[in-house]
Amino acid sequence: MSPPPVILWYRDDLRLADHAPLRAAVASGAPLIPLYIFDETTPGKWRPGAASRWWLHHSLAALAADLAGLGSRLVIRRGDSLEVITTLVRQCQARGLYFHRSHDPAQAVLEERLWRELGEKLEIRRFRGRLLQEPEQVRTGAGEAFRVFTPFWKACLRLPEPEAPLPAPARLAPTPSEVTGLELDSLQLLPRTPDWAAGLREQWRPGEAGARLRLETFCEEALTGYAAGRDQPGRPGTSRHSPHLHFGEISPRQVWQAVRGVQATDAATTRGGDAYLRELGWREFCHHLLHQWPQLPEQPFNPRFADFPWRDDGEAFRAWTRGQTGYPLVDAGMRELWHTGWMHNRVRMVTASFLVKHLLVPWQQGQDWFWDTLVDANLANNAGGWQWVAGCGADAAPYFRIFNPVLQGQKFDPHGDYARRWLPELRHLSDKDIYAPFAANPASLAAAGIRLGVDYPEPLVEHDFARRRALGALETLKKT
DNA sequence: TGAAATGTTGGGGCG
DNA sequence: ACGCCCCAACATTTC
Repeated sequence: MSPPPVILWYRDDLRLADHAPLRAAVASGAPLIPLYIFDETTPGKWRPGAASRWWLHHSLAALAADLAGLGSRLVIRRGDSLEVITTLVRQCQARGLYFHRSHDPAQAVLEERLWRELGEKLEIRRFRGRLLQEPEQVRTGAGEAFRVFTPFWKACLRLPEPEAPLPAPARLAPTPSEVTGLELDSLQLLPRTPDWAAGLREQWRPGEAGARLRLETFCEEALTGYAAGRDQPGRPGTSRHSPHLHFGEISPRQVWQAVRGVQATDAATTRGGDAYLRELGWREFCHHLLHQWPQLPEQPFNPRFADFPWRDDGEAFRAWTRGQTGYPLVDAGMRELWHTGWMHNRVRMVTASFLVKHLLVPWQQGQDWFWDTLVDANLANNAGGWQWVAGCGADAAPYFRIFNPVLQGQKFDPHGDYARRWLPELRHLSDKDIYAPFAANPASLAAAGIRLGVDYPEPLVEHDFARRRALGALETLKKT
């Protein structure tokens, strides 16, 4: 029997570098058991969706290979997290359990139960590392949580800069051979019949190495033009860090340092870097919000919206999910999502706005769809984003800000590159018509080979009508 | 991290 | 030459 080991409990922090629990486990000198629990008993409906499961499979495979390269071994088990940990602690006589703090409310409850039930038996150590700042550190003058983003972010920037990331360990103590785990394949995370993941494989490289490569490329190529480039869905101007950050293949602290490192280059890079770090700020804001208000994915943050007159329209919702609304920017976005597991942020706002305001479908339905189809699906960001769009969130877009999907397309993709990539049936339309095929004259449509209602749908609703209807729905809230 | 409606201004065509 | 009108361009307000 080997000496008592330390269990390193992996959740959404699937990396070796900048990993405080891992560093501490190495420093302890004890045998190491890196553990991942596939827990489908998590309360609530928020288990990984189909796209997330695909990513998780590959991220775990990458982590297992990286650990093996350092002489360790990833142990995979499945079931209720508390039971699995309790069983493993008993089996291997563990002396310690180390992990990163999670801000997901259900996980936070689980962490408290661990202390209560196992705290006497072994050393439980919880580390910071999922966020740049902990919720307790960012408070208003009155000691409250911020409800508005800009003062929140200013307060974050006044705090001491995040410390330098920790290096990855060079070698790990071997995992006791008597500790057994499941084969990754037995979790059945990958889609089978049909295998719809071809577009995902083409687009992504899950795992820590892929994450680091993405960060380096982004800092070298896109940061300088980020302030404007991030808004153009037809160009590769965004970081695409979201799934890597969600699974913790890279830490926000590593991102912070990489951006700060190149910012001094010139004024444009400084500006782009600030704009990008601000996006990290929204991630922080959403996580803090969810941590302090666990109902965020279920209930409107602004209680006035409890009585909002949503419509029950399964047919419209289905058309939206399939990219068949008749508005090219909306449809291109929904098809990009379906094909790649990701959608450009500008287009997320427009598609979400269309569902909630043009169709008056409850934001929770859109949230569910994104949850299932996004590789970066994240409880805090997804809920925060949808509530922001719906107008019922913290620091939300005022309800009466209604995106015009035609103007948004013309403004942010003036040459129609994005539309043509995802809507090949429209590719012969002119730049002028491509975001409003329903307004094109019959000769132009015929010349482009398009029969409206046959090759491409008629608009699901007319914009001006939908806009007035949404504003009318807002009126009903004022009266209550 | 809007858009539409409404208001204002100023240049140029033209009687 | 002058004033009127038109309207594009821009600014402000409203939803």
